[in-house]
Amino acid sequence: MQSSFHSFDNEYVELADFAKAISHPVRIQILKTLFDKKCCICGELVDMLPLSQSTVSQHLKELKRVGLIKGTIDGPRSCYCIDEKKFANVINKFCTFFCSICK
Amino acid sequence: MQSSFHSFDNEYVELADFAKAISHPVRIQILKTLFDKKCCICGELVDMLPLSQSTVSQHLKELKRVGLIKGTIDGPRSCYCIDEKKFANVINKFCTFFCSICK
DNA sequence: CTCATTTATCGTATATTTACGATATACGAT
DNA sequence: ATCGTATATCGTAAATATACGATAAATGAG
Repeated sequence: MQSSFHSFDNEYVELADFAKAISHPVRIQILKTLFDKKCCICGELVDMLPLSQSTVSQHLKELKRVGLIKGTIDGPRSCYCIDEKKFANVINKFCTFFCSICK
Repeated sequence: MQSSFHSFDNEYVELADFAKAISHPVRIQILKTLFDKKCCICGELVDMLPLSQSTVSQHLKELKRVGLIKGTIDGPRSCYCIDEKKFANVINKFCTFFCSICK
């Protein structure tokens, strides 16, 4: 409904999209876990979280959509890890923007 | 980690809620504007944005909900400004969390 | 007091998000 | 080839978000 005909500054759209990706506690928890463990198969995350397998898969998809994580196929499993380069880049943009405006 | 129904670590809930508050380009633009101008009456923001008065008011309410901005009544007008202390605090928490996990 | 101005809130339509179970797919093992 | 395991995707229900116009409330001006 929104930005197809309302157009906002690209930088703001990008920042908002990143914020949306991390606007759910489960997704923050997933990111934290992936940092702690370096890498997780989907099933480990499902076991850890109070959500169904399909829901966890959906959250992983959202994190993948914005590039914060990447998944690689490992036999019948999917192994997820942080896309460190992309992640650092996004966090940096974010902190630069907000820390600069609050000096 | 959290076994009860849909309850997540409080820190994650708080971070996610902040992220949700800034997960719309208009709300980021409002924050930026309030920083640049120090203070804005509601009408200035409405004039600046491609949205109706009621919609802008709704976005302001969301930013107020998480404490990033505060509004004071000025005659028949509402003057909005960043709640600098709260803002710095939230940004700091956010950057600490994410920068620490990405080292 | 009445009128115009400003803004918050209400009602509502539509889109998106979140959750689940069911199913499809892909792979390894037998 | 068949079976079991792991995961992505589909279909869908319920909740939330986003947008608008209409209206209410508050104030200042005349």
